[in-house]
Order: sequence, then C-alpha cells, then structure tokens
Amino acid sequence: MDFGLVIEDTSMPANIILEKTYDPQHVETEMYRLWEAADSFEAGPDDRPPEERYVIVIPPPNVTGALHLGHAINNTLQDVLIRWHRMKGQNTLWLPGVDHAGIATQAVVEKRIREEEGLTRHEIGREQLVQRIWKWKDQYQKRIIQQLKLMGCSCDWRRTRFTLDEGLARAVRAMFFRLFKDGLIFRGKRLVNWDTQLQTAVADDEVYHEAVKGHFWHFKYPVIDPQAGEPEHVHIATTRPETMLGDTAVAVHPDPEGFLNKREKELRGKLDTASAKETQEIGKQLELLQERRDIHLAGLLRLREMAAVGRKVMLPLVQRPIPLVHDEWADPTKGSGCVKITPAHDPNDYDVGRRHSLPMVNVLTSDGKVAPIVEPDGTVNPHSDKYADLNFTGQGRDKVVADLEAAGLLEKVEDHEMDVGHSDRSKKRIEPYLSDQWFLDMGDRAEGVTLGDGSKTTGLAQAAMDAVTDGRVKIFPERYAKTYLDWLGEKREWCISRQLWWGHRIPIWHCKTATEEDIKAAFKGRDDIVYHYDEQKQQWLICAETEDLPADAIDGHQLEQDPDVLDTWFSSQLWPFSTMNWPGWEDGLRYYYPSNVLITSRDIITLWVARMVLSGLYCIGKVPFPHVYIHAKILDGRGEGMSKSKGNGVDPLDIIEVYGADALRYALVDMTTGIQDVRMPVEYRCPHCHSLTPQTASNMTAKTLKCRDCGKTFATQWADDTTIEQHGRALMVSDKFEVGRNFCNKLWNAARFAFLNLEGVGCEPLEIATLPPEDRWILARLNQAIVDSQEALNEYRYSASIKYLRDFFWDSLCDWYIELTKPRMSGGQQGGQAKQVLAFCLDQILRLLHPAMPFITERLWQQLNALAPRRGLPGVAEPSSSELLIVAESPPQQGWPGLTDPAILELFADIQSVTRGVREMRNSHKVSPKQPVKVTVRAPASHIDLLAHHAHIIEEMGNVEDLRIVAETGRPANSASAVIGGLQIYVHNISNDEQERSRITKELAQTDKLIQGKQSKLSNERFVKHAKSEVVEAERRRLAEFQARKEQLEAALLELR
RNA sequence: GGGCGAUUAACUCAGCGGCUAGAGUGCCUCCCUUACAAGGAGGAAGUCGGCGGUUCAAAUCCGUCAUCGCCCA
Repeated sequence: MDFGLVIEDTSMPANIILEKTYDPQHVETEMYRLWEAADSFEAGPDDRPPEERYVIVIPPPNVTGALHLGHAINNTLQDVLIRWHRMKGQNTLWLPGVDHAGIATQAVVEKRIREEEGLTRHEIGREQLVQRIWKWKDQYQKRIIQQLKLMGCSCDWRRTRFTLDEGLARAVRAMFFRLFKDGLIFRGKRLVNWDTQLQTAVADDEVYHEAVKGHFWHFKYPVIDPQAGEPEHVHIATTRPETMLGDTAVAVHPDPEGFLNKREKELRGKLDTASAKETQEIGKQLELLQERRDIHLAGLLRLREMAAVGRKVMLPLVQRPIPLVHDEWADPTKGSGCVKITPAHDPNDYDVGRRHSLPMVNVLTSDGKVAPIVEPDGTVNPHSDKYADLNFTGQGRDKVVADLEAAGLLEKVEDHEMDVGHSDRSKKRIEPYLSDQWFLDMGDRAEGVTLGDGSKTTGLAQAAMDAVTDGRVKIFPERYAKTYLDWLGEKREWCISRQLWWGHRIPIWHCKTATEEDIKAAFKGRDDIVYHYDEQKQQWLICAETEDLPADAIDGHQLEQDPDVLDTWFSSQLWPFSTMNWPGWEDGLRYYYPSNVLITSRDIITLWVARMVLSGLYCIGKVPFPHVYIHAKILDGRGEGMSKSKGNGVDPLDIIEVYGADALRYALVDMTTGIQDVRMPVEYRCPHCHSLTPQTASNMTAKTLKCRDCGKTFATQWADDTTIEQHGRALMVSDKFEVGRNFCNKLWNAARFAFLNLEGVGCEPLEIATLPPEDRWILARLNQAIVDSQEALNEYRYSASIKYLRDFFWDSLCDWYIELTKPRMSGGQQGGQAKQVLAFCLDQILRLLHPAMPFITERLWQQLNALAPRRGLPGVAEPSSSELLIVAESPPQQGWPGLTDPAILELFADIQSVTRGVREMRNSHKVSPKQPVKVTVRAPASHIDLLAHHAHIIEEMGNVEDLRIVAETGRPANSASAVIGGLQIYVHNISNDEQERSRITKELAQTDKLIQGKQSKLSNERFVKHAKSEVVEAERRRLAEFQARKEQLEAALLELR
C-alpha cells in the first residue's frame, strides 16, 4: 500500500484507503519533515499588533542528561499552547535552548573522568576540563533537541540558544556590569555551604539533608584563675569536636531565669487548648523545666555573672584564652547551658560572632582537611601543627577527642542522631566554610534601586514581589504565589560566585598595586569600565562590560581576572531576554519581549521564576511574562520522583516507540489536572513478548529480569552492552499511555470510515432547521466542544479541554452520529447532507485536536484535503481552507453562532435514554444484538408526533424492527418494560411475568426511597425559605418526576396481575 | 520546626455548597455487525480517610486527628 503524502504526489488517486491500524513511526517522521519544509515553526517580527502575538521561551533543559517524562509533560503543554495560538493566526514564537547547569554538568563530567581515567580536574587542568565538558554538552544538546523534535515540539529551531553562548555571555556581562556599577554586587567573607569534593560553594538548594548517626561529646574547658565560688571548668557539649580548634568564645544566656519563666508560661498557656496526648507531653516538659531550676539555675546564674565581669576560659589543645559572652543562642534548658562558639564553622555561631565582634578562626581547608590554625593576631598557633592536614571529620576528629581525653577533659560520649547537609552533586558532607564570595544584594536599600524603565524600587526582591502582589505576574495555580512571595520576602543576599570552571567567568579583574590615578589614566574615556576599592583585601576590583582586560591593561601593573564563575542561575535569570539578543534591541527583543507565559514545574519557582522576574524588571523594566503555569511533577507508582540515577526514570522516546508521540502527548495532557503530583507506575516491556512487568523497589536496580509472562530473561538500563546484546533491553514504559494509543487508533479509524464515504461530498448551502435531528444534534454538540475546549485551554485546564474533545468525538460522533448515519451514507435519503456534515465535523475536530496530537491529525488532514477539498456549511460556518493543518485556522473561540441549539441537545438526550433503555432490556434478557425486537411505547398524546419524528433513531440504534408509539396500550404478551422520562416502553416477547414482577418491585422500592428523600427535603420549611427559588423549583420538579414514575411502575405491576 | 498539597470505585483521576457522586483503565456478561476487538452494547463496583462544627443543605466550607507526598529551615 502506498503511504506517500497526497501533498507530495498529486497524481495519487484521491480515494486511497488508510491502513487498518495507525502506524505512528512512519507518519511522525513524514509529518515533521513536512512542517520543517514549509518553515512552519519559524517566526519573525511583522506588523501584527502586540495582542496578535504569542511567545513562549522554553525553560531550557539542562545538558546534564537526556530528557525524561517530566520534560515531556513540560514541553507538551507548551507545544499545545503554541500550536493553538499559531492556528489562531497569531505571530507565534517558541524559542528553544538548553542550559549549561554549572555545577551539575561539571560534576557528572568530573565523575566520569574520575571513574574512567582515575584523574581529578586539577590533574587535567582548567582548559582541558572545560573542553571535555563542551564535548559532553554538544552530545546532550543534540540528543535533547532530537527528543523534543520526536515529541513534535514546534520550536523555531533557528533561534536555539545555549546559556554559555556568546550572545548570552554578552547579556550576563551587561547585567553584572550594571549591578556592580549600582553597588548591588559586592565581595565579602561569608560562611557558605562548601563541597569539599568539588571544592566550591554550593547554594542552599543544592544541599539535601539526611539523618546521620553520630555522637554528643561532653568536654570541659578550664576557667582561667577561678575566683572563690566559681567553678574550675565550664562544661560544653558538641557533635563536632574537631571544630573546637576554632572556638573563640563560650556563650551563656544573659537571663536564664527569665528564659525559664517565659518558657514555663508558654507551656502553661498551651495547656489550656491541648489535647490529651499533648497535655501529657507538656506535663513532662514542665517537670524537666522544674528540674533545670532546681539543679542548674544557680550554676547558670554564676556563669552569667562571670561573663558579665569578663572571665575567660582556656581553650584546650591550642591554649587560646577565650571569653565567656552573653548570648541568647545559648539554651539554658540544654546541657550545662554553655555553648562553644566557632564563628568560622557554624552559621549560628557565625551570627553570635558578629554580634560580639569575635575573631573568626578558620579550621578547614578547601579540600576538607584540618587547616593550619592562624590566631587572630596573624600568627600560626604553635600547638596546631599536629592536626594540620588530617582529614577533618576523620582522623582530625579522632585526634582532638583522644587528646582531650588524655588531658582529662572528656566527660562522656552519647549516641546522637542528627540531620546533616550533603551536596546534591558529589553526595559528600557539606561543611560550613568561611570564604570570599561574590554577592548580589536582594534587600531594601536606603537609596533605592533604579529599574530598567527608570522607575525606582526599594530593592530587587521587593520589585519582584510587587510584580506578583499587584497582578502583573499571575501564577496558576494561585497557591504557588505563596512559595514565591515567602522566599523573596526573606530578601537574603544571593551568593553568585562558584569555585568552578564551567560557567560564565566573573568579569572582574583584581589589582593590588595601582592607584586610582593609574586606573583613571588607563581607562580614560571608556564607559564600559567601572571599579571599586575593596577595603578588606586592599585591592581594586575592576569590572569590564564588553571585553576581557589584558594583564597589562594598566601600565606597569599586573591585572588578574577573578578565578570564579557565576552561579548558573545568574545566566538563567536572563533567559527571557538574553535569548533575544539583549542588551541589543534588534533581532526581535522589541517585538517579542515580554513572552506570554512561562510553563514550568514547582521546584524552581524560587530558584528561577523569581529571579527572572527580578532581572526582567532590573534590566528592561517589564516583567518577562504575565502568566506562570506550574504543572504537576511525575512520580513513579510508589510516589517517588523519577530520576535516571534511581532507575525509575522513563525516557519519552521509549514511550514514543511503543505507543507513538501523539499517544504520549494525549495522555500527558489528559493527566494535567490541577494536582501537584501525578502517579505513573513504571513497567518493563519485555523485548521478547512485549508484555509488561511492573517495576518494584526490589527490581528497580536489577541488571536482568525475567519476564513474568513468557519467562525469558531481559536486560535493563543497568546491564552492560554484552548483556543487552544477549538478552535484549526492555523499554521502560507505563500502561497509562494506552489511553492515548487507543484514542489515536479510534481517530484513525473514524477518519478511515469517513474517507471511504466522502467521495463526491458537496459543500452546499444547508438549511440547518430542516436537517434530520441527528445532524442538528451533532452540529450543536460540535459547537459545544469548540467553545468548551478552547475556554478550558485559555485557563490552562488542559485535562478538561481534551476531555471535551474526546467526549464529542468518541461518544457523540463515533458512537451515535456515524452509527446512525451509516444507512444514509450508503445510498439512503439525505446521504449527501450526512456526508457534508460528517466532513465538516471531521474538519473541525482535526483542527481542535491538532495542538495536542499534531502528527496524526496532520496526516488525516492531508487525506481530507485530497478527498473533500471544500468543507463547510455555507452561510453558517465557513472555515477557510489550508494545505497544512499546523497553520489552519482554529475554529472560532465563541463557536459558530448558527450551530447553537440547546433544545435539540435536550431532546436528543431523551431519545438516547430511551434507546439505552431498550438496549438494557435486551441485554438483561439475553437477546442477541443481531435479533431485532418489537417495541411499543406508550406516550402522552401531546408527545406522539415529536417522538415519531425521532423514531428512526431508536430503531436504528436499538435494532428495533417495529416501533409503535401510541397513547394507549396494554402490556404486550411477555414483554419487558421500563419507565423512562414519562414514557412506558415495552420490548415484546423477551420476558415473563415473574421476571417483570421482581424487576418492577425492585425499582419501585428504589423510587420510593428517592421520593422520601425529596419529600423530607421539601417539607423542611427552612429549606423552602432559605434556598434559592430555582433550587426549590428543581427539587419539586424532580419529586414530581419520581412520583410519576412510581405511578407508572404501579400501573405496570397491576397489569401483571 | 514552618509552609503547601493529597486522601472519592480495584487503579489513575474529575467533581469543590443544591441533579440518584462521574470518567478512563481493570473486572463480569454478550457481540469478530466490511471504520476500529487498540472495537461495540450492557452491568457490577463508593459509610467521598476518621471525628467535630458552620449551613435549610457538605465529597465540596471551617476545625481537628491520622496517613502519604513535596517545599523551606
């Protein structure tokens, strides 16, 4: 069979028949080629006004690895909107690209080099490593774009960008330069999360917490020259003994008694409203509190006095005298009430240190060893050399503990479990580390901050918050606005430097020796240079906006570029406009910025969305998008997030191979309701017999498995090449996509049926009112679907949208209209009209389904164009024709006014109920569907004509050979009966009195219950008084219906006697 | 510790103050009727997580408890 495209081969007969089942692979390739050949995805500025313009900038997938189902849902949802708006005739741009993902990508490449070659990055060198990462990036960018194309994404590929591109680097430098010039970027010493493996600072969000078993060590520090009544030692407890080398104080609470009182009051206050369980718990705490008072308070008060008069203790091992200080960080309810303070190695201690101007003594080297201890006066501590270079948490800790024990200062050791931060990338324990970093000030500033449009704001974070609170940016679903606002509300400074090699280098040059005059002279007349003096390090920091500075840029002085790179989100935040050539305005920025919507998942609302809004405002003065749509995260069947490394990550291409791209997309759209997670049980598809074996916790990491159906062995993603070759690799899929495949098949076959019948279809003016009822009905149903589905899509209700289309197409068009009109199609009366209506419905549903299922609809469109080039209802609905569906006009959002017909919808629903009643009776009495039955309907005289007009529907769909509609009749012999909507329906000769009696009795009982329910409701005066009159009316009507049914059932029962 | 969300049929989810609580899948019965068995016709299946409250009326709103998930500290 020739499967070529009509559009390519005009000599092909128009009535070629489609294959019986839909073959996605072949069609998908052909259709994508067709679109690319027609440049359908390409967009460029033209004279269409802003409201006829639609732009989405892709959330760039990172090049760490291939795309999984999470990306599939993200990009499908974008493509649906893009294709829909393109079909609305808008100037539509979907701008694609990928992200370099700094630390993540460097980590995977470093890891691979370590595993395969046993080399570290320092052995390879900066230049080599960066080159290797570029190679990795090229490979994955290619793979990612390939995946997107196979999913059907209609991006303007000519505009593909990468966050490390030259153009994007220009944007990064432009923003950095402005921020630096405005004094919003500064350098400072801070405690950061340090990854000792990758030797870089990492952000909070790159740290995960895990419970780790450890110990609580209790030590005592000797008091220097204890006075009478003072203890000889203070007691401290710690989970990190090795950090004591850097202690610079011991803190005690300034008002332990007040603290205990306050705590007691709080607890007693809680007691009033507490549940029984809580009461018990609180009681226990109160007891403990009393114990603290009795046993510890005197000691705590003495310590407070000692701190007040400036007493010191001698830090053991390194023999450093350190003060006792008052600070509320010390908790009087815990331990001795004293806490050791290591400002350079604990965030809380850091704050204490700042409050009391304590010196910071670093104890850690960048690669995770004990540092040589440098005392506050700058000298190296003579006692510290025996610890230097020991592994910090290993030998270093052991030695500190052993030495303290030897000195008789170890009191006891307890088991203790605690949450410890680990690096997401290297899986190594995160250490707090005091280091020089670059920061962006997000907070409010006295002098304010000037935004891109010249307006003033108090600070960057505030500007981004305002955009959401005043509605310039709307987040769907709304609840996520809270995440955004809460995070920004902290206005924390953002550490933007990373000690990595993969990323945008910080455009700052350091110079220690030059004077301001030297710098002025060297850069005279240049507005792309700014410089600030760094008091702390006593050096000039020179920022160059457009080009790198040579080392000898200042005569007689040496310049050195800052070795750090920027946090990856620094470049990602510029994505909505850096991709459009900012800071230049040419190449579309003026036309295409801002975009219309950002579609993403909730885990990067703070990391990325908030920062894009902030930078859009700062750089340009306009928010980058008015809408943010947050979609669900895909979890596996046990509720765990999918990931390749865990083994439960599903590659969209596996799904496409098994079910087809449209099936993938249909299912993803269908599951996009308002929920935040979607469960997706994962299954292995046996390469031998294609049956599915569910993935479980125990088989998730297996290299080979046995098919539970055919028993043969197959390989998984974990197996080596030889094993895969030997057994074949199982694709990882989920049967959730079967619904998509089935829908495609149904669409394909319905179209196939239509094509068999559409030859010679006309496009004549039709008088809607004179059409047979089924025609008027299907057109009204179509119109409903047109309106409802697009309305839903407009509000990002994807699942609802596709459901309207499915219901129209499958339940109405296929199951009723097509079945009903088969006789007309094959030569019956008004056959031409039926064909014309069918062609029109097909035309419209293909247009409506195209955004979600582009491949199959385009293929069918080609066929439809060949067979029925003119389609429509002249004078009522005249869609314009189009060679390609991708650019065909979408049905009008308000529908075709001439097709709206609520009356026929209501009437047809009644006819359907009657038909279903007949079917049910035949089915429950085991009458073969092939066996025609005789039916008599008793109806009120006023309804007889109307029913007669629709009799053919019941006859055709119920296989009724002789339908009589009469005002009066007795029960035909052995007939089964049903009461439906005021009609008494008898199906002749399929039942007996006994069966009827029992069935009617049962239904009577049920009806009685309903009547009672309604009666009690309506006899409630307050209901009648308070409820809306429509509601009361509706209830009365319903009661009347039930009562009428009851009467009929009783009459039917009487007939049996 | 704080926040967000979920809990409805065996499974995946709709419904979010007022119809006899729905759909798809699965299950059962019947049907290979020349568009489609990846299909058609019909059916069974639910104390809407528990307990309180608001209301004429609660799956829906509020409180609380339980279980699960996510985010932030």
